[in-house]
Amino acid sequence: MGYGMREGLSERNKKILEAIIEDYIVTAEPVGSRAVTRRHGLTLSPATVRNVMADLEEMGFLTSPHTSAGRVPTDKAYRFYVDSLLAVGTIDKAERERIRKRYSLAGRDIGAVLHETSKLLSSVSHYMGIVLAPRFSSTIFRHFEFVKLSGRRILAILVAQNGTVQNKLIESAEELSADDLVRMSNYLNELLEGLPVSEVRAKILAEMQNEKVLYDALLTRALKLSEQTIEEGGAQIFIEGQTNIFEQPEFTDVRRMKEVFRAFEEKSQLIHLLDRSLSAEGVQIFIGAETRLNQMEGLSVITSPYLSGKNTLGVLGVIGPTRMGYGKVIPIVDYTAKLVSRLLEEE
Amino acid sequence: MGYGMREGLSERNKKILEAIIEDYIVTAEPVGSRAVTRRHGLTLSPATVRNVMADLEEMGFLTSPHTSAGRVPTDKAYRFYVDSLLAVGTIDKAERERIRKRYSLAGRDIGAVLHETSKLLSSVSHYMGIVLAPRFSSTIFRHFEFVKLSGRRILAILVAQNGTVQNKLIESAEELSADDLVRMSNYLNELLEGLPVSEVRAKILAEMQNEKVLYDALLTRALKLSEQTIEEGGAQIFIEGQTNIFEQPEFTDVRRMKEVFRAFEEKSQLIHLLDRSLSAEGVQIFIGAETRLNQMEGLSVITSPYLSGKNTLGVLGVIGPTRMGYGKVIPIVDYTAKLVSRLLEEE
DNA sequence: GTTAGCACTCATCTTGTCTGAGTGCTAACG
DNA sequence: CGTTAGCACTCAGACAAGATGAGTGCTAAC
Repeated sequence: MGYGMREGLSERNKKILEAIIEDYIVTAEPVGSRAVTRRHGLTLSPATVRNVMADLEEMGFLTSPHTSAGRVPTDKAYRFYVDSLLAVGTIDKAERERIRKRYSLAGRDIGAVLHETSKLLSSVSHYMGIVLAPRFSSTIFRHFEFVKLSGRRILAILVAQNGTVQNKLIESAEELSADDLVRMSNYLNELLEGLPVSEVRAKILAEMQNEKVLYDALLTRALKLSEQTIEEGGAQIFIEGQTNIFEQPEFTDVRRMKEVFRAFEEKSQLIHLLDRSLSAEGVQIFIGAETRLNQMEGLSVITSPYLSGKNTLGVLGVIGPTRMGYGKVIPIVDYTAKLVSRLLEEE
Repeated sequence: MGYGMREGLSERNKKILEAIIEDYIVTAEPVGSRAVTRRHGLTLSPATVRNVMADLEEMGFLTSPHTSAGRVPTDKAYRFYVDSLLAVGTIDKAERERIRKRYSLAGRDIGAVLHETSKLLSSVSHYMGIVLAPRFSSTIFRHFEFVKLSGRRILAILVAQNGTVQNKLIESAEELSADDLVRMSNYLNELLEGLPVSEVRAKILAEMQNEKVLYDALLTRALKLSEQTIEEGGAQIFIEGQTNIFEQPEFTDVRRMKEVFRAFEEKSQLIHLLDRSLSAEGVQIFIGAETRLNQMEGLSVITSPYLSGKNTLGVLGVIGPTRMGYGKVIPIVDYTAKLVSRLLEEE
């Protein structure tokens, strides 16, 4: 028996485990010893396979839902599969073309691109597509503008280098003329030119201490207003293709379905998860419990950050059942991330 | 028998129909003749009620899922109920207070207000909350701004009177200096001052024919760019509380659930429905098939437009099962619409 | 017109049986 | 000694047969 080797399995055991996982991925049914020999061209008898399966169960790679059902891979099995067994395919040309085409339509607007991306990820993978939009603070300051709407109501608009816009309605303490507003904008634009947005707030606070400014009421006001504007908005996230999850047989049960949906309605946890892979490099995979979200039981997340030049902007990916076609999805996510990065590069 | 009166039912029949509907609204179970007498203090025997029920079924107000089940109200019954039987309650003070409080938190930003509104409608009604954001074209032009991002990439920002912002990335044919951009903005702002956004495009096209402008390359360019910016974006819609629908017993079935969700993933139809009630005055109710969307079978929509001054801006409402607490939901929608209108009034 | 009574219907629940896929163990085999 | 055939065993799921009971429509009496 494979007990000699603490770590790692014998070649044969790997083959069998792989066969089981791949069978399960396509059938979604517990796979029995017979099925393994039949469908995967192994020259072993079911009895032998059964012995191996018992071992694999012992080691935590398989479980059986009940005595007379076949075995089902555990999270641990998928992890092993992804790490050691899976030959990540390359995305085929037709598919690649299909993805590329989708982008020619969407304008160059970053929001549109990201939204389209999540739809695309969903439709190409047949699972759910997710895109975490860049944090505003991760961009470079470009332009400040105050627009007077009426009386003391002012709309402050903050534009970042990458074309993202953040705006906020503020009520100023007293009425300001259009001229004042222009001067305020000019002043701020000069002051903040080229600064990372994350540092803008600090700069403003520092400037407030500046003596010269203290004597100029208008500038002080400008700083105050701008400070109100800069405010970390909650990260934006695009989720598309939720209904695809319904097609998965393991979520046919109403209770499970509810759970999953509840999880996605409360987006903050999901955002937190994506945040974790923001700093990673390349494709990351979270299998079932690895997401550390318990409503995500039975679901895996495949993500990749996308960047512009050297700056990581956000994360995109696919959420599907743990029983997912990793071999196909991984290259899709990878390719899409690179494509998006390329699209946003020039900015 | 009530056959003498072609239109309208006898007082007694109305009472019975009402009892059935109200019973069904709370139990979600087909209601039988016995239940009607027992639970609704009618001094009639079940046998009599049965006769009446048979008549009501004949008239299309009731159906029975099968011979030995009770009766279930049809869309027609709900329609009658809403039109003739229902005493629309007033929203109670505590609830009103609860709603009001929610708004004190959300800033004054129109987007935030609307998003919060849909959440609120969902949580107060226990069904789904929907809000159709104002069409950009329904607002008044306020300000145009071009921000140069890099090289020929320009971000055009269009601000409306109500603080809504629409922006678009455009690639200009040749590089423009920051100065040029400022002059272009100024020119457009003067030109378009106070115009309804819906007329902006026409104005721009007209101006393009203007001789004076034809000789000024910069102005021509400005018009071209601005024209690219004005583009009816798809209406924005906020939907919240989708999982509430899952709690409804009649949607416990997986097939139904899928259907409903599919309907909401494709938002365009829903938008179309809401558009229809945009021009209506006050609360509107669409019951089941009246929505003219077949995926909406078994669902009702209660809407009310919200306005600013005299201008209808958008629509908000609640989607729930036809078997919904109309008496409670109607005043909620009504009150919320008025409240939102008030909040947006000053703009 | 109303009601009691009654035969009837039919979804749903319960129970029991059967089937078949799949297992673990043991003993024989190469 | 690893591999395999054989066999008894388990158990979910399908199916059929009652039993239950909620509810009906009809008829005849009040």
